[in-house]
Amino acid sequence: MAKILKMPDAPDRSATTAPQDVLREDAATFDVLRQMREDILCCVLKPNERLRFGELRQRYDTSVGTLREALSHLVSEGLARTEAGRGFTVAPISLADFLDLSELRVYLETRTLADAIRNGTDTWEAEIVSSYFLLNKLAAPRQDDPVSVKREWRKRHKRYHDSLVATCTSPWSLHFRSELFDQAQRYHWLTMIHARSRRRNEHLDLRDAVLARDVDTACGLIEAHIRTTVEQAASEVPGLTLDMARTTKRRKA
Amino acid sequence: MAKILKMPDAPDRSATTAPQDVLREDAATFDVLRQMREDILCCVLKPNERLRFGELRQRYDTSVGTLREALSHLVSEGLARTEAGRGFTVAPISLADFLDLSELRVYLETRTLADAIRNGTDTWEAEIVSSYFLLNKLAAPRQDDPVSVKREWRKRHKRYHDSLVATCTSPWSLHFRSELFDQAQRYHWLTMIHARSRRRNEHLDLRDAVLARDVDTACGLIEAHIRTTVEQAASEVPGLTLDMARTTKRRKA
DNA sequence: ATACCGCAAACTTTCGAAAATTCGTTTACA
DNA sequence: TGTAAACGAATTTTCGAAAGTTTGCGGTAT
Repeated sequence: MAKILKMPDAPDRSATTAPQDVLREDAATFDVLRQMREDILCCVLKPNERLRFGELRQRYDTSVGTLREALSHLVSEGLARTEAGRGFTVAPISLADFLDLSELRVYLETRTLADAIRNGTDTWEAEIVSSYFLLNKLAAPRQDDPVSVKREWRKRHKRYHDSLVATCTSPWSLHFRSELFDQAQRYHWLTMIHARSRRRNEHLDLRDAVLARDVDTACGLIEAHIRTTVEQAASEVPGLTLDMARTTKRRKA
Repeated sequence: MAKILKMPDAPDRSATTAPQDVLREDAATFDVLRQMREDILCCVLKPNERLRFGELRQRYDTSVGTLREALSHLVSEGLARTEAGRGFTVAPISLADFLDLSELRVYLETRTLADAIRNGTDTWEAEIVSSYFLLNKLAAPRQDDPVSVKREWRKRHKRYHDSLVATCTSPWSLHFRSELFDQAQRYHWLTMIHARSRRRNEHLDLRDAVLARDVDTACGLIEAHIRTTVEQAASEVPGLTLDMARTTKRRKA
């Protein structure tokens, strides 16, 4: 593949410690897509922020065509919006959206998890143990942590939750679950300050219930995991009730 | 997604007298995307077919960049695939896939329909009556019908089913429902020969149950609607059990 | 002061060509 | 005869610039 030979681009390729994680997907386009998704999910690119091609071209060191393709992907994933002839923006967030997507998440997470447990294998269990271990080594990040820490935590958090449902036999359920999980991730940073110790235990309890093949307990835990987070966000994060439309400000001034 | 909001889609731009109603969707890119989606859904572009830029450029009279953007969209909608540096193909179909997506469809269709009925309004009812009327005017197409007939029927069929769930309050549920509905559409052409009269009655029964605000009956009908179709496909369409991988052949020979 | 029109700057959209890569066939060699 | 290297054609991928829109500003008339 080409990108193995290509050293002189891409800002940071070192932080990716996962080896089998990189199974040479698409070329540069896919790299840009992945980076942009990461930046939106970690709120480096904030909700409602205007995505100008000039800035993006500089930030990701690529051409407009490539950017357009990546943005197109993000739009259909629901992470970006585009309108008429006035470019792209990061998808907005709102309490209503969080409530709605969390409701669906409860169904998809429990459905996929139950199926995964029924079809669990030894390698599945091993990956759960492994990914939980890696997640547990990192303390849950706070809002003022550097972006690189957030990125790494997010990656391990996703890998852990993905590992739980990995043996689910329904590709479509897994697909939608993954999209909603990413969406929910954007809201997580807002509640992260209050939820440190509680969250870590939840992940452990969930892991044990899953490894014990206890479908009901596991599904109950993940449901509670989702619902408490959304309730917390509704009550403790005041800004969410508004549609947060004013994050776009002049940066030249 | 924009397409949820759009009740009357279609390329006809003339009859729209309302000024702010038609805020002209994306430009050429969106047109190409819509056309390609239509062609895949109507199986003009067949499953597993290779999508070469040369042919596509000619067919849709546009540039590679625009095509790439549209294809990128289709990939994340699950209607196309792309791999490494060897271009795009139409997404394959298989019985396993149809079973899987139908299972999820049952949940999403009943969920959205129940919610829509509870939140139904007069204009919602009116649109249901109207869209059913239009659908009913067209006989269900057969496999040897010209493409234009298929296209028109597909459009009215989608509009009818969209109208049923239009007042559902969950954007995410509607979004995923719409995607799965499109996916299922691709399989419909295979079972269409056998199911003519039965189908028309089902649509009528469903309409009446919905207008009577009978949630249980309506949900039962739509569930049966989905399940009978998939069972029919499983038993009556022999080709579906295979993965239909050999549609790609030489055309120069 | 306000509303309106038009011009200029900024930005988005579209295109075609250059660069890179894959695929199929031929050719060289054991 | 079989394997592998190599060349050529076909196709994909990437890029930068031209064409087309929107936005913002300033001037003019009401």
